[in-house]
Amino acid sequence: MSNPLHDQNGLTEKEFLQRYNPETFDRLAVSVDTVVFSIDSRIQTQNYRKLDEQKLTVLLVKRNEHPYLGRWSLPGGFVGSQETLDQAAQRVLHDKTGLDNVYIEQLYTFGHPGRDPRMRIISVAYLALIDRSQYRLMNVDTQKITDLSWCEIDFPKNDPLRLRIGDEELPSQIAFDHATLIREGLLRLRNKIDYTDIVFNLMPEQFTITHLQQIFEIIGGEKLLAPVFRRKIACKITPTGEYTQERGHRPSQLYVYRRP
Amino acid sequence: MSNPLHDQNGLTEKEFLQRYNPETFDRLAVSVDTVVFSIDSRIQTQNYRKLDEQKLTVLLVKRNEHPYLGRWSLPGGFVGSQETLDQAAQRVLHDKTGLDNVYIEQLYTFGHPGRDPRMRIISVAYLALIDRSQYRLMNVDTQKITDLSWCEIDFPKNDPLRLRIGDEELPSQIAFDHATLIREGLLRLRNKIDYTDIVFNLMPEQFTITHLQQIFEIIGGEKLLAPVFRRKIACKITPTGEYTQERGHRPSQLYVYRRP
DNA sequence: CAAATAGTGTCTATAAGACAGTATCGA
DNA sequence: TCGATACTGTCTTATAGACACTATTTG
Repeated sequence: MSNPLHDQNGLTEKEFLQRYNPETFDRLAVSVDTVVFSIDSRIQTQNYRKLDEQKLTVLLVKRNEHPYLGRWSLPGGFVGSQETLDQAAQRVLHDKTGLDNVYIEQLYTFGHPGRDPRMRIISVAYLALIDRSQYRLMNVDTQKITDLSWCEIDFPKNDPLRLRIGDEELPSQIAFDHATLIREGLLRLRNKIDYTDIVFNLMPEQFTITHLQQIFEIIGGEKLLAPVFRRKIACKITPTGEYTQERGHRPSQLYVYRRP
Repeated sequence: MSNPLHDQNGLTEKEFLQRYNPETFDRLAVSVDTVVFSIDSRIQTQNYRKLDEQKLTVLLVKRNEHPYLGRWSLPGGFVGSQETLDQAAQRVLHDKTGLDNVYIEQLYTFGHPGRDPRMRIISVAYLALIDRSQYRLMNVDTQKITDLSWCEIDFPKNDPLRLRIGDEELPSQIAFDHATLIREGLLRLRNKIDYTDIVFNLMPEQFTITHLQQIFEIIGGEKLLAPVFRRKIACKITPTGEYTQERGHRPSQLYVYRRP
């Protein structure tokens, strides 16, 4: 790609690049921050009956340095000079959470001046979806898991987003503009769930149709009719012939995702 | 947002920020590059008949400096330290093309190392849609219009993208990874045309349904059935009662976009 | 048996696809 | 009249919504 043409200063491309000084532009930093969603499938026993409640959750990291020391943030870090943005997202995610080789896609780039008090930081946000049961969390940097937490999400259609860790409501406790990133990630997920297969990145290997429908309902923020849902999803899944062993009602068949 | 907590070095947030040195990270630059689409409505006279052919086009700038001196590129430039990314896109677009106050949306961020030979440059790509008849182009930096050109696009569904200026096929003549940016812009436009109203940013104030359908066909890359198209578009447009004055066939009614 | 959840059948309402037909201009 | 494009009517087909119904388990 060497260009022998001479520019207005009489330089060829090679000469131009040798004299190019990167310090002539304003100092900026670029970071990647990842919105990691997973499903919390908690099974409770109540009055001799199993009750399983699905929750959509996002992975947060307690900041152990300024700014926003002690607040919850998305796992993020700076982009290295020799890696692609996708690689940076995967590396940073591994360093902060121990997650490896997960589904990611680029979400949006946030660059409002003042979004970080240190300096101008442009953040390329990523969306990640995992089946939580396949991973064990660990902040590789600090060797602690105590500063990682799954934050529960409520996002009914036409209602504002609510975030909660345990009993604590925490939109106001979230560092930087990360609450906005979470919201954008949810909207992307809600939008793409109907015309892509990304939802299966959240699912275990085997699942029931009812379980899958509940996840569509949580992400879509509205109830669905079972027969309609079953018709639409049928072409994407394969029955295994195995059944759950619930108690007190008809067992439900387990399915696996059928890759197109 | 001042945090009185002390970190592992015993510093409060204020103290930490005062000592923060931005030079500790690798040097990166952030640019914005905008894919500007418009419709070329060329009216030709042939055998005493009017023939109007619609073309989808993208705005290119001939580079007058290294690297890629003399090649075609998207209008782009570096992000200033005190502006948002959207503001940077609008400012750079104005400086390079004279366009002002146009519809833009963020497209995708490209950051492959080596995509620019000068240094590591992260490019936030934008998509812009304009009604070309409302603007006059001018490279404000150079005061020349000769280094601006509308490049014709052919992108049939399931076929590769083709770009042409006059008789010259030019994917190989395009600077940086800008051919990829154009392709992503087209895919975004093709995707959003069916569930948003962004196409009307490409339209003049008044237009016929046939004209609008042709633009859907160019962007979608496939022919549509007129009755189906008319049914679907009816709720988005209002008839004006005025008619075109074509010759040799029934005049067609002019419509305007009805904002929701 | 009842209670609970899994799963199906089917009618209806709505929208998409296809194509024939009518409308209105100039030559 | 014809040729051309604008526009409409309507039949057929596909899909979404609604809801009643059957199936299989435990207590």
